Amino acid sequence: MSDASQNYHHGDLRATLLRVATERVVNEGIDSLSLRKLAEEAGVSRTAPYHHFKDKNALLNAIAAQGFAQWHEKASEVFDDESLTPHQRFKAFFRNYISWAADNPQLYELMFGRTIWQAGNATDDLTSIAFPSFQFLVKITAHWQEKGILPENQDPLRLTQVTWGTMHGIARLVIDGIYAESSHINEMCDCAADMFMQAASAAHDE
Amino acid sequence: MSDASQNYHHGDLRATLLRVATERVVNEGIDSLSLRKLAEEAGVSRTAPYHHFKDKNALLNAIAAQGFAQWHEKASEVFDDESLTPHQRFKAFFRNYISWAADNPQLYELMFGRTIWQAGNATDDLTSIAFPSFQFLVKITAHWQEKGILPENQDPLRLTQVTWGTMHGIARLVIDGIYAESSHINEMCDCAADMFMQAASAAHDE
DNA sequence: CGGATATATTGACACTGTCAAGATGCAACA
DNA sequence: TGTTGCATCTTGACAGTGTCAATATATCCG
Repeated sequence: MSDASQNYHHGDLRATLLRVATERVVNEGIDSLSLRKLAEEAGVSRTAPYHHFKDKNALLNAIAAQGFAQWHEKASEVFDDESLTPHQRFKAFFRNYISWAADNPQLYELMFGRTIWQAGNATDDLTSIAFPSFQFLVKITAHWQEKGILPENQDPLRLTQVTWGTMHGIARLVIDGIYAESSHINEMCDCAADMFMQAASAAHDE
Repeated sequence: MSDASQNYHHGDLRATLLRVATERVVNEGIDSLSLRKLAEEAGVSRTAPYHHFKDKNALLNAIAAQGFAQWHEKASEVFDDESLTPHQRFKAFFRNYISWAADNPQLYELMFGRTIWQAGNATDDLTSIAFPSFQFLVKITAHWQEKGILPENQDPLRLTQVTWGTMHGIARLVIDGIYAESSHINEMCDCAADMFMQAASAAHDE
């Protein structure tokens, strides 16, 4: 209820930290995030953040959680775009996935990288928002199978792992600059999307 | 020429460091590698490693370079296995890629992750061994296109980015434990491989 | 033998995340 | 209106990190 600007009690520190930390990660990368610098930027002492986040890992999880919310919204939007035919929508979804990753490389790295998922660093808060995102991918894969855009003779989960794996892999090659340039995103996406759709038609003809 | 055990001059420090560091990375992960602990393990002082590696990044690059040599050899072996039909070989290559990654998760992470490739951390020594590995992937992709196992109506480089991206993505999902279990590796690989081969047959029939 | 050179050492610096103890302000309850 | 309790914030401290500079020692070559 206080004005909360330069008082002893900041008043809105948690939100401020999350905002500044996200900016930092997005602009400079995960490794550039220092809790001490962050506290300084927010105008509080070194250990103040610990009253709002258990440790650095918890803060990173919170940033990632925000990212998943944002990602899920954008992906749903593309999936629901009724101005496109199903086939167009599939291609658009593919392109959007890679483009989003390329536009938010550091955030993508955090959300889908080892920092969080390896060694059980994922918070309950994060999994409760990330898992629905993953299940969303399974749902839309099954939907495209019904529409005949993806092969119907495959287990939806398995197929999701393959289609999503493809998107994920291309995204990472692009982001990390490993033998793939961001200027070729559209070609790569279309090549991959065509592949899946061709496979679907082949399976259908049998 | 000296016996080199507990003398002032270690005698074989570079090789020892590389060996111990690789063990450490493979067993405990990239982040667990500390130059100071490493020096201690090797029985030398903190800064001794700096006479053999410019900095920590150079050491990581050297470890990755070894990994690429190892990887390239194994991949070539599978690709050259004449006891298998071309189709079987394609599937085997796919399975081997993911299995190798799953068996050497930390090394794979180092070789194909942001630590090295992001922000231009890659050494000349590393690129000189990694690039041929990448080009090897393009070569075999083109080969499979000729054999009709992969669609012929695609640019080899683009198609490589897609097939390799698929392997890479699945490998990362498995390694990082993101909605994919290592016990399902074979199913995922076969699902993916079938997809590509079906697409090839569809493109051929047109 | 003697000097250059490669190699190893100690000291120091600026960072990092995080814990423990104490200070401060607010809010609710007597 | 106190006073007590709790959330919040602070300073102090510790162990750890990568890396530079200056110094010492061993080895090799002329």
